[in-house]
Amino acid sequence: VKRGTWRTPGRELLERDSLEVAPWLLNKLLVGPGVAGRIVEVEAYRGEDDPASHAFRGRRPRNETMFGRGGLLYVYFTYGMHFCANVVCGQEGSARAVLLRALVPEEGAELMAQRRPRAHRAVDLCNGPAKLCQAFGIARGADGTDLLGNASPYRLVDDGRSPPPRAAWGPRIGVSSGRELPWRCWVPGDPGVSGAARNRRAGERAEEFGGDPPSRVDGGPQGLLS
DNA sequence: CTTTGGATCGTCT
DNA sequence: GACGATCCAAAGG
Repeated sequence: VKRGTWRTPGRELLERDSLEVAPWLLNKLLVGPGVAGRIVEVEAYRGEDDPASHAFRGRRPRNETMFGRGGLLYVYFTYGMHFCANVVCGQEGSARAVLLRALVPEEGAELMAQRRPRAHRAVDLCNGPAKLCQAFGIARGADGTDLLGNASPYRLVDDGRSPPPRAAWGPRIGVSSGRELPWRCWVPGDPGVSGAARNRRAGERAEEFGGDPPSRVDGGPQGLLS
């Protein structure tokens, strides 16, 4: 990874719907202090229209960052012990976000391993939404960080590698509502995708969708609540 | 290989 | 009082 070739994406690219931003994020880099990783699996959440989104029941202290401008990092605490990170997108107030589910370490694997002593293989350092936060040291304090700010501790950068020409699509992992929506996408065949995405149930459901992208990106709430 | 249960606490009902 | 956009180790086939 050559820092000289890193570029910060324009804000307008993040001010689009999460279903457009999600596949665009694939193969971009998340950079933190002493660490960097390539994004290989994400999930789109669509704000107040999406029953699985933290924003479904409106604006609250916890999800405040989701309602902010595109390019912010939304960090939330869950299961009493884990943090997960989203890239906020869309227009301010739309509460669109993309959950980062898996990265492939590109820099600082030693530091990541120090933070994740349980990981015995390199691929286990960042192949899960809470794992990658551990590896990057992302916690409460990182919530609201502007990923497009030059001085930010956590940044989103483009090193020139394009997203895959055809992303793979399937159902989101671990949600209880909106299971039928194929809003998770990943780099096809990448060994870095999350463990949960590899289990049989998730695989079978992905088959049902044929790995195709959602047919409608700009549709309204109709169809989402079936 | 797959399945199960424990950890642990903020948020919402 | 229930339940998470999870992870891990242990137990079962």
